[in-house]
Amino acid sequence: MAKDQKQEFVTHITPRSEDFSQWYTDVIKQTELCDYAPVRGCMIIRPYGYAIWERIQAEMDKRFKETGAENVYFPMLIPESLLLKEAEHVEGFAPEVAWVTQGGTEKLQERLAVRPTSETIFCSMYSKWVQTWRDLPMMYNQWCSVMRWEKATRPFLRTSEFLWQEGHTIHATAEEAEEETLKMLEVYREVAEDVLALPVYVGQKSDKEKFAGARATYSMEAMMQDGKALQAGTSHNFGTNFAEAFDIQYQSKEGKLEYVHETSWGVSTRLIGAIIMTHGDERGLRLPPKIAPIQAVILPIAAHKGGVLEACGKLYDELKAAGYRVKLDDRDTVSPGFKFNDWELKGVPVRLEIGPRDLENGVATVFRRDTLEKFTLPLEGLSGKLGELLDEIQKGLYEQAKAFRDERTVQVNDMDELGKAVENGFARAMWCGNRACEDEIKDKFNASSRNMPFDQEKFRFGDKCVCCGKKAEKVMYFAKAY
RNA sequence: CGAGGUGUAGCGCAGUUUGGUAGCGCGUUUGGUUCGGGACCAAAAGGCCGCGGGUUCGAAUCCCGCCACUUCGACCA
Repeated sequence: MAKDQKQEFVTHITPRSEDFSQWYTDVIKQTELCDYAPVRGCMIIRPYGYAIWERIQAEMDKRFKETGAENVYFPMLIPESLLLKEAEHVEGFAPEVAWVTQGGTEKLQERLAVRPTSETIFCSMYSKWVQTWRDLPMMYNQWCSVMRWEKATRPFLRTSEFLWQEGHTIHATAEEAEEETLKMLEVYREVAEDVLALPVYVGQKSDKEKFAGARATYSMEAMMQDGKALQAGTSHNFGTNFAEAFDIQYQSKEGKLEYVHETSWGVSTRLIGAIIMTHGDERGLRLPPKIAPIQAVILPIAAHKGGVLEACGKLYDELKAAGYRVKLDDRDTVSPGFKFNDWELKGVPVRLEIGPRDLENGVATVFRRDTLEKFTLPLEGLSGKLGELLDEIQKGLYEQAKAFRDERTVQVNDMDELGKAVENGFARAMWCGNRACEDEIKDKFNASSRNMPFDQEKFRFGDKCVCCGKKAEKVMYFAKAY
């Protein structure tokens, strides 16, 4: 079956093993996911990149709605007075807020913040909309962009403006709010692992790392191929912090005035960065089939020869009708070899070649982007086989990423071990719960606490803090982070 | 924000040390031959040399300032 196993490829990407940062930059430019904008720190998301985002949106949005959330849209400008209402929140975001101070030729009486996040403006409206316990819960989500004046930016990972979704919900009780917070984190985990093939650690953030104004923050953390952590999504429980600041009260069944309990949760285009840095290899992107804008590309070989294009067209129609996202690359301006490299760079999971030789045998030559294997499959019944193949690739990418992460997650007992572990990946450590130890680990190794697994008992392996040696309260993951 | 690096044709770069007609490869256009791992031949088009000052008869090249990108830190949900 297997014939031409030659694996020549041509690339203009900096080798991943040589310089991971440069590799990342090269990949996003050359795959045309995005380009730099004329504004500092901003990027333009190009069609191929945006198509991935649309796939992520579709998968997320569907699940949000299943939980009862509804989509809304709030303005991007927030009056300064609103932003100032919750003290911790202001303190957290003030350094990176962009301001509008002028409208047309008039200087504004009150300056307007370009939203860095929308808790405050949601709260201002919730306080108007909520009267009674019957109004609760309110579960709204918006897809929008936000702006944070970051000092150092990187495409998809940290840009001044980025696309995301922010869910904001209010509930009658603390229990409901906590349940919502964890439920949405679980939605994120499911999409990350089952759709994006990103293995993640879910857990609770330390007080030091939690969101400005939150009572509790939960996150999912993914490991990139350089061993660094990427916070891939967060879900926050605010308790009544914002409700008190914004006076969001409702009358309970008992007739008493009560503050609502609030949550917010968000994921961003950073997920695209996570996909690139988790699955990419020396040849470029490797996209999980479930979010690949193109799941299979059909390449005619010697297209001018009789029957080749016709066969390709027929296969295209068949696969398209079966619901696959498929592309027929019938460009006659570039050679097949060029196309091989091009689609591998772009990470298309499956390539189907049809040439005169294949036609004689009634087969297509199939190439798997994940394993780089090349083999043939009968044209008859190919549609069904393709589905199985895509499933296998989806699973394979996840398993490979998970094996990588697990291998580089090390249980550590002292600071020396921790220091070594975070050079390579994640350290799982016992921690006393004190900020001082987090700070010391940050100072010594430039590693931060990522999160604490939910099922603590399952992971406990001692009772001494990795840093100070005092009684340990928690199991915590530490890593260098993006 | 700190330290380094880079900015010259769409992309990748040489030229800057030692000032003197702006170059190379790839890509693009036209025509032809090709087509199973980045094809070949021929002809052609394409430049505010990042931006602004200065020195000079003359600046891509020297000096000053700024901007952007990039790497490593700091900062950052």
